Amino acid sequence: MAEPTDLRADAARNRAQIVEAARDLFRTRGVDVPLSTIARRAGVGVATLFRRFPSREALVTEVFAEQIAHCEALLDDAVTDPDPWTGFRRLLEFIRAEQIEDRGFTEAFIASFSGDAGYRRRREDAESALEALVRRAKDSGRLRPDFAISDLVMLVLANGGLRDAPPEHAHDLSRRLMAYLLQAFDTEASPGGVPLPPASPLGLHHARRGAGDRPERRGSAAGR
Amino acid sequence: MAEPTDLRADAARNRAQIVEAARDLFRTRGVDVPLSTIARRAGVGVATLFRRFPSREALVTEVFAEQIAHCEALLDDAVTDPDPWTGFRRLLEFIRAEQIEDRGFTEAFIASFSGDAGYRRRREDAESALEALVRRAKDSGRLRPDFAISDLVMLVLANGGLRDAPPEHAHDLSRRLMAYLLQAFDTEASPGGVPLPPASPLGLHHARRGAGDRPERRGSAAGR
DNA sequence: CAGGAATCGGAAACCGATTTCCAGTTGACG
DNA sequence: CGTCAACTGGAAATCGGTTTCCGATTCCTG
Repeated sequence: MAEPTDLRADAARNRAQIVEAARDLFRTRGVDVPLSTIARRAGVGVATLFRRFPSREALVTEVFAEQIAHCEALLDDAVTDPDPWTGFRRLLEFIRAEQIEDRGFTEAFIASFSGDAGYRRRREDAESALEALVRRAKDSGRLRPDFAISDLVMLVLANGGLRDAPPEHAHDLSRRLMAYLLQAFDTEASPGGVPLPPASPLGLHHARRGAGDRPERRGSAAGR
Repeated sequence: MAEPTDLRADAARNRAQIVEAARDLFRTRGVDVPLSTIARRAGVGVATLFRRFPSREALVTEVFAEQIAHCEALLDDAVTDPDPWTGFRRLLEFIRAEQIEDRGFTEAFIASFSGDAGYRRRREDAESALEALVRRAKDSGRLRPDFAISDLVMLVLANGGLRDAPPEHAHDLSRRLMAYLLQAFDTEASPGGVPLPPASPLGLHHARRGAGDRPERRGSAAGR
């Protein structure tokens, strides 16, 4: 992760403070919180932040490195879970919750897995672990055989969409979504339908943007 | 819809051109296309656009008025469909497709249903129609009894999240999502799972932002 | 503890977008 | 056809954010 250990002592300290401030702010406000806000919170100048992290994405990736590592560990756990179906479900539930709880997580997740940097290897590992997980779950007979890896992408994106709900309801919606989908993935789901987590008392008019900042594409988009 | 008919002839013409330009651009580039681009395309100055539509949301709502109307008509159709389950499914499928095909649709949809303007009445009508639709589908025994209205919100938001996929895959993902969910909603789904539409060959690293512009919260959101 | 390189932070330039301003144009009406 | 209010478009002010610049400061080494 290119952690430069050859920084001067004060610089290293500042760097750490930046990362910490960014972690907080990403979590609560999303990844598109202004860099100047992060700098202020960290007690450094914007230039310092910019010098350490030339792009927002670099900062995002760095900040969530540990969370991604956790995610990878969980993936390993899941793959080696004695019960493949349980492993599968546990991983999905972890990602689901993390996505809702931490507004920056999805971005970090994506950044990690799509970075052109030295991530190729890690990504390939993760992908093959996922394939193994899915394979095992299918072989156990519990996961439907036509389940596709892309369905995981689907799930991450769909669940990510729920962050636009009013924050107090996002969890409920997300849990229901997951329950519905797991039922559909599960070849042995009870025929009448599985019990669902409680629903929010939400009308159509609540489908509006709910929370604050929205992760957003940066850069090239406007210029076309 | 406060269509001011008391405009001077040329002003009315310009207004129409703005709406038309905006329709095109919203569809293909999303609602956050710069106002100046819309103005240029419409062949008017930015000031003119701004004079007619003091906020972006006003323009969005106006532009999609007809689509929303179409949506409402479909809702009526759905409610009166001889087969409640078919009606339910058809409405969902319509919204699903529209959301993916038309980058502005979700925003318009939301704007319509959450506007403080004279929409209350329309919204209430729509909501009670939806309730009726759901009720009928449940009464027919096909829709699971614990289905909640908020599950529709869930569906709209989740499906909206899929617009972040690479555009060439968004439809596939969205169709799979809907198939999975309909299976989960359906009390009579075949026990082994319903057949699914084809999956995209998509790895985790494709979970990145795919298209260009992203609809984005406007205005008040950040200030809390 | 002195010198020099690394680092700092705030000011300023920049950027894309929104909003306002105003001198000029155009359509409506007598 | 002349008048005038409505309307126009482009230029300029503003805004929130990013990126660069540079004189001052801090740490490290000898």
